[in-house]
Amino acid sequence: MARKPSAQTVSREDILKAAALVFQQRGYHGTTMADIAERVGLTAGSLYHHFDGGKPNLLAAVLNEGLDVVLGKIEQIMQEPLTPSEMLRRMIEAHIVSVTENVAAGAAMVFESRTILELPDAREPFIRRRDTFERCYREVIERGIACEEFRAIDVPVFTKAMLGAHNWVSVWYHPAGRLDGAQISREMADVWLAALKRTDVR
Amino acid sequence: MARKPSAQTVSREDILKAAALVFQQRGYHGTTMADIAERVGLTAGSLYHHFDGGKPNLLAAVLNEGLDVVLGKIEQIMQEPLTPSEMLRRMIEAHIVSVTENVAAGAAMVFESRTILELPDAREPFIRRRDTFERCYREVIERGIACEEFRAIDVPVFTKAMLGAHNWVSVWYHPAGRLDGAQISREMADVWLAALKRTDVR
DNA sequence: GTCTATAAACGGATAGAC
DNA sequence: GTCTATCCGTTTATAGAC
Repeated sequence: MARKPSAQTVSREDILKAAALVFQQRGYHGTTMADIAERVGLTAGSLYHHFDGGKPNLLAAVLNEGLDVVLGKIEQIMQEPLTPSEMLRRMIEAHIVSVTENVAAGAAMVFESRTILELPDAREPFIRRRDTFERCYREVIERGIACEEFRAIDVPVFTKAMLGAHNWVSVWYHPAGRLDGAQISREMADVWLAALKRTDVR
Repeated sequence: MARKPSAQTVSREDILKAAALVFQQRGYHGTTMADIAERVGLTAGSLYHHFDGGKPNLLAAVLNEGLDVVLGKIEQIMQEPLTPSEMLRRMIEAHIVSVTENVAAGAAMVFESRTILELPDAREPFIRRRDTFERCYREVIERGIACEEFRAIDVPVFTKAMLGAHNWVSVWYHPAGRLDGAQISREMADVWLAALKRTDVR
């Protein structure tokens, strides 16, 4: 399963991983094609042989394919027969574990979403994914309120609070830290579910 | 009180406001000195006459002086005789209202903290402020747990969750939106305090 | 105090040798 | 498939005219 550090051929995934990592460290505009190429053992010129569309396309691929991974998990969870509490907990875990498993892509999501919104061709596909993602969170909260499992908090603010807290994990998470992704997701889920708990029931 | 749109002289504050705004829109590396100069009605060359240290110093000033505003409020609140719940609520309000009153500086805090950490001269002073800020939040939570006003949640994770959610406000807040800063801070504070509420007391 | 001109460096992308 | 060389536009920062 383990591959040689220096494989003969550079795969698309190698390039996206390298791009995400350098975007995380220096930001999109602070990153040069030479930085990314170096990470996969190439020069800038050679990189264009393996990936079309240049730097803008590289950012779009990192963000969209990163979002698709989380979206796939979340849309599946939403079709399972779960209570809103259970469903929310599973979604939070899927989200945060995805972030901690691929911190570079998560950080790019946080720091470069603004950048991709200014790239005309990449803008719309990204917005579609991002809005779908937020809508999933929002819908679970609304279901929970509707069936009176959750308190009637302000749904938009609560959803943004969750998104902010979860996205921020990619900023402070370190693989060698005290907690892993699953543990962090449990702590976070406990917080949100405690905040959503009804107190007016006898 | 209202000043002419085009004052004869450009103040330091005018420049910092302009820089924060353009950093928010295009990011530090995506911003040119000409962008900032244009916003205050100058050319790039003229800007250097009013502000020393170039673009790196401009970023440091925006972030540090923005943080100092919030830090000033928060350190004052921490010296008042308040219960942890009241103190936390006041801190959240100070933080979020500061963000909504100066969204550009808030967004720069979110998006460019990574950038400033790579500028050797600006790094340490910024880290000091940022850590002080986080320590204030942490300390209030710890006090509340110690006096058994709050549940014993995981303090580091809870603190990071709050920071993420509050910082993220600068990303989604719009002045023309449904809620103003004070209202958002109330909703947020309600969420955190509900999550911190003890349930084991009879 | 503001401008224009310009120096010097850098970055994205391509062409063509090997 | 990878490299080097290069084109061309852009950017920071400075110098000097007005």
